[in-house]
Amino acid sequence: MSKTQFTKISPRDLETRLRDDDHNSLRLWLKLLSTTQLIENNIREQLRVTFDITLPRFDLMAQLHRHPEGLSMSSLAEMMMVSGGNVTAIVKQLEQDKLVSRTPQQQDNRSFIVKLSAKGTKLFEEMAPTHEKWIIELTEGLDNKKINSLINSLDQIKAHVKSGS
Amino acid sequence: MSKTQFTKISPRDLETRLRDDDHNSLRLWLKLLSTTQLIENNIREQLRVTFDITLPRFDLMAQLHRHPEGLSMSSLAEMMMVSGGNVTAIVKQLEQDKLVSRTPQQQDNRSFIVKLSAKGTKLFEEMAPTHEKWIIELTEGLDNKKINSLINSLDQIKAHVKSGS
DNA sequence: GTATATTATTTTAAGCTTAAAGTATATATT
DNA sequence: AATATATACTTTAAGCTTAAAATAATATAC
Repeated sequence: MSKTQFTKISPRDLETRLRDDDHNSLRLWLKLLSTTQLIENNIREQLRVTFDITLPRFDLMAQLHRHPEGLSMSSLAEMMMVSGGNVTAIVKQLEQDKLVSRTPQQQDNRSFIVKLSAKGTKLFEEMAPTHEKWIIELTEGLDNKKINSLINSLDQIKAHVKSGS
Repeated sequence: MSKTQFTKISPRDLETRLRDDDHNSLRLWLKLLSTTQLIENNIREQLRVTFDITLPRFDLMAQLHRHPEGLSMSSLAEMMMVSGGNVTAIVKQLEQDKLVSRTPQQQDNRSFIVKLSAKGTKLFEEMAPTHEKWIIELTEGLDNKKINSLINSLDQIKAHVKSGS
């Protein structure tokens, strides 16, 4: 029995650290990480050259746009999966640029409600369709069935990781 | 025709910014990003509490361990998918801790070869099995077939993104 | 009602990360 | 050989990110 021998093109990215005998899980993890990193770097660059905005700021505005009623600092941190201090820093910048407002909550004087301003909403809605176009381009090669299968598998991983932490 | 109605548990993470009518590609991207972020935060925390080391330092050491002959600064940047200045910073720290060596290359005086020191090799080999165990645990729910299908789909995305940039 | 604990947020110090500019060496062109 | 171009790396300034400590307000326990 002889198999056709393909020359393996070395990826020269995060996966380069794999050994032939490494566990499939490590292989998957590095594939996941390198794919995400590749896309993230791509989007970051495009946001910078096209709209002169950083990725974290765009992401925060996206969450706020999805929640017109506003979000607390801690909700933002949870949803963006980053630390509270990080949200403090990014909101501070966006507030200086008048893209968000930060108003104390009546019921609880420790808490703030962060909202997109009119200016912020306008800016985000100008950027969003282009951003979506970039994202759609990324998955051009995949049919819907494959995309859904991917989503399902990733969901399974998420559920498992969350359960064990 | 009536379908069973499941209560959708809101994920309270990066995916929270999805709207019902959002494109499947955006759905996939946020799933990819949130899964990676979830795992990365997990591993970062474990590395910190168990070995008192940061994730970037561990990752750099992993690349060097895979390449005992050593790597140049620029190769490291490429493989880690980060900027050159970033590698300069991390290597500087690791060099101060005597975990890597940085020797000028004979053929090209602009270039350095970075290698794991004996101390660095010893440390990495102490950490690696535990790290691998954590990674394996992440994918416990998935059978090998599903893992391979995931790897293949991600590879397809990577190839597509790389071709268009 | 006072003491204690919890929650929401900010601050701090350290480290990570990037883009752009700078330095030095190597290669290519003439 | 002199000049120009490219490459390898570092530095800088700005921004991102975290963990831990600090602050302040709320909720809970006696």
